[in-house]
Amino acid sequence: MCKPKLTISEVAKLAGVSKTTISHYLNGKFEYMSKDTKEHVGSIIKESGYQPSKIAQSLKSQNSFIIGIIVSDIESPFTAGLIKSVEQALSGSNYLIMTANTDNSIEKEIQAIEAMQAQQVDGLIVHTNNMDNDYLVSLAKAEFPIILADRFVNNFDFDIVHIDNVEPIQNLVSHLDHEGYEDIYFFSENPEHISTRQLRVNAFNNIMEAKNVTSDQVRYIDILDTEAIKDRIVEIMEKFVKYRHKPAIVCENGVVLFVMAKCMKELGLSLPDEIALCGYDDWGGFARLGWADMLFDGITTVSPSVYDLGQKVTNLLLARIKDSKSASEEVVLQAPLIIRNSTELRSFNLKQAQKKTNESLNK
Amino acid sequence: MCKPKLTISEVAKLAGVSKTTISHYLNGKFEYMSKDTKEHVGSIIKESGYQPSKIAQSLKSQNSFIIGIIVSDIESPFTAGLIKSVEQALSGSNYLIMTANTDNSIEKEIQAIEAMQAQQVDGLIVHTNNMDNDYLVSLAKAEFPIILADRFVNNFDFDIVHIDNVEPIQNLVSHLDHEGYEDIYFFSENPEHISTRQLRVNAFNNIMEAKNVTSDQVRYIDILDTEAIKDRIVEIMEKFVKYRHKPAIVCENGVVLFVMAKCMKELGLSLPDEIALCGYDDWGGFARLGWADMLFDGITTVSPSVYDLGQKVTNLLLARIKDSKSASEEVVLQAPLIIRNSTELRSFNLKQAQKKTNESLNK
DNA sequence: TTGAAAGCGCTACCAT
DNA sequence: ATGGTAGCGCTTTCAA
Repeated sequence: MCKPKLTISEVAKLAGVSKTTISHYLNGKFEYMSKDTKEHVGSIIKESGYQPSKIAQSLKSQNSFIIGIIVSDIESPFTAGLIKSVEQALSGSNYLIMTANTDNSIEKEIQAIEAMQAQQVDGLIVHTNNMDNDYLVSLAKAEFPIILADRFVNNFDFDIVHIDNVEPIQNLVSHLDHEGYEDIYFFSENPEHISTRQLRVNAFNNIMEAKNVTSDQVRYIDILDTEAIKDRIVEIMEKFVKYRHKPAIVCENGVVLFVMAKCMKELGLSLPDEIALCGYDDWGGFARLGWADMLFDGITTVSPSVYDLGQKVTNLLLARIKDSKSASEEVVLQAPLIIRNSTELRSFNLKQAQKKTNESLNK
Repeated sequence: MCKPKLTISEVAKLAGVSKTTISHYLNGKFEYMSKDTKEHVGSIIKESGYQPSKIAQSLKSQNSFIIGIIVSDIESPFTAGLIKSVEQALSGSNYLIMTANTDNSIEKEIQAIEAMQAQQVDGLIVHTNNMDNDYLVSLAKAEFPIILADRFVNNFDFDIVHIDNVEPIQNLVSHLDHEGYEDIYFFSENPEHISTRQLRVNAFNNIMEAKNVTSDQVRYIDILDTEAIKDRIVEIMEKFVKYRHKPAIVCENGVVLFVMAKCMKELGLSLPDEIALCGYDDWGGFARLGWADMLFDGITTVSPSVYDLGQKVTNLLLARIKDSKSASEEVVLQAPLIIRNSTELRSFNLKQAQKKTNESLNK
């Protein structure tokens, strides 16, 4: 098929020594050979361009120096950022990354995990699309190194690094309260199977309860069905016309936030005076492609660091690979509130008031 | 470390047959055993949850069923889309994907290629960050299956699938001409080492030459240095004030396009009447997250299908893995022009004229 | 129809 | 300091 790769035996023959010596050399065990042989072997290896087969090494040593990353949608900026930061955290180590995209299908997720397992990956980073995944649980119970990224899996205390699912929502709601919005909604994709969505919806409901809001303020959407989404928004605006409680929308993640912005734009809504929009995730900070501050002159977000997520996940995994026994860890990452135009009703009102004052003065 | 994985010998013992029979079973060679043994072995395998080691299989068969993808920046939507579509094209096959991010460093790229090579990947998809990569050339010369994604590498006729680097620019410029823009610029990142950038700059320069435009209309930018970018834009606007030739900007890729939009927004420019903006790439169509039609009420783009790119690249690679001898192929993907608000000067002028007519009628 | 055994490329134990 | 050799888990040839 291609360049007939050199084997250790051939190199040994070339160098006129035994496989053992070559192996020792490869593994830096120079104390087992004379300075002369060391130099000689070194030059032979360099000249021949010999590269030991990782496969054979893996077979022997029972580890592959491959880390598997299994994500629900590799094209989501959240996920892409995660993979990139894992890459970076791993660069300098000898680990390579194997990725699988599960396309939001639990079957594909299990297949991917099995395939990676068969591939002898040394550990797994999983951004699951289903919190019920017994195969993953059975692996973890067998002490296979697994770290969850952001999303929980039921029935086992996994190691996990995740974005805070409560405080950011509290921050957003307090901010909206303070700005004068009186009718606050929470938009999420179908929360079935996905822990973050459930936890965030719950957090929001708890906050509403504490505020004695009795009506259900949560809306579930299919991000591909923009017509239905616009209907939801129109309903909210109609309610505003009736009761005069200024509405605000909090989004469960960045995709929802983006789609909502799109729909609002298409509806010709004006932010922040007619309605507010804010939510989780401000992607692209890593690549400096953040769009949240470009739409509607800026959309307020809580912005977790995907970079930190990747770093922490990687470090936990490497630690877990080294020591399978220690207690499982849960690391929570904060998501600081970044206030932008889309929710700043007070300063908008202030400006309006000033305008009026100016106009009356000019008369 | 974890569940002591079963080996073929153990399963053979469990089933009371030889390794050979198990192996035959695994490889679907049922003609070598009786119906009884087949069923018996099958049930034993299922019960025990035995999974053959890919590593051992790879060592024996000299292929790994792993495809390596090496990209310059995994977080770029272009790249993320590429990986996802390769994933999809490969799903159903037994191939797994190994990814490496080279962070725009040629050293990291070579390291990644070497590492994957040592890992016995069956083939490589490379989105290179440097058109001079002798290691890649030497691999290809040795008939190792490599397909280039979008970007060329010098000194060898690689298989490649790439977006058209000429016609889309012609289309954009014709469109801008037709809309009445008379001072057309091309903005690109540093084209050193990167074929697409060079080819696109050349294509643009050729078009300008054909139009007898003598001044240099190409601008190179560092996307992180937005201040310098704004200076370039201001220069262009100053020239407009002086000579009254309406300016338009064509961007070499999506990142540049996005950054330019950002800068124009910050400068408070109005599109399409003060200046036009357009360019390559309209990411996120795949995940329905396209932003190009959200900024400035829509930015005109030429929009290649990253999905097609991934599909074609994958198919070429699989073909190449099967047959290393056939002549190398170059597949060119078109990028259809999608006209949006940011360049539609004529309809803008029309609207303005209408407004005036209406006003004078109302008088 | 079944199985013994060689060997893929490497490591590591044990001789020398 | 150096090398012979067993064996990692599998496939495949050959023999029975």
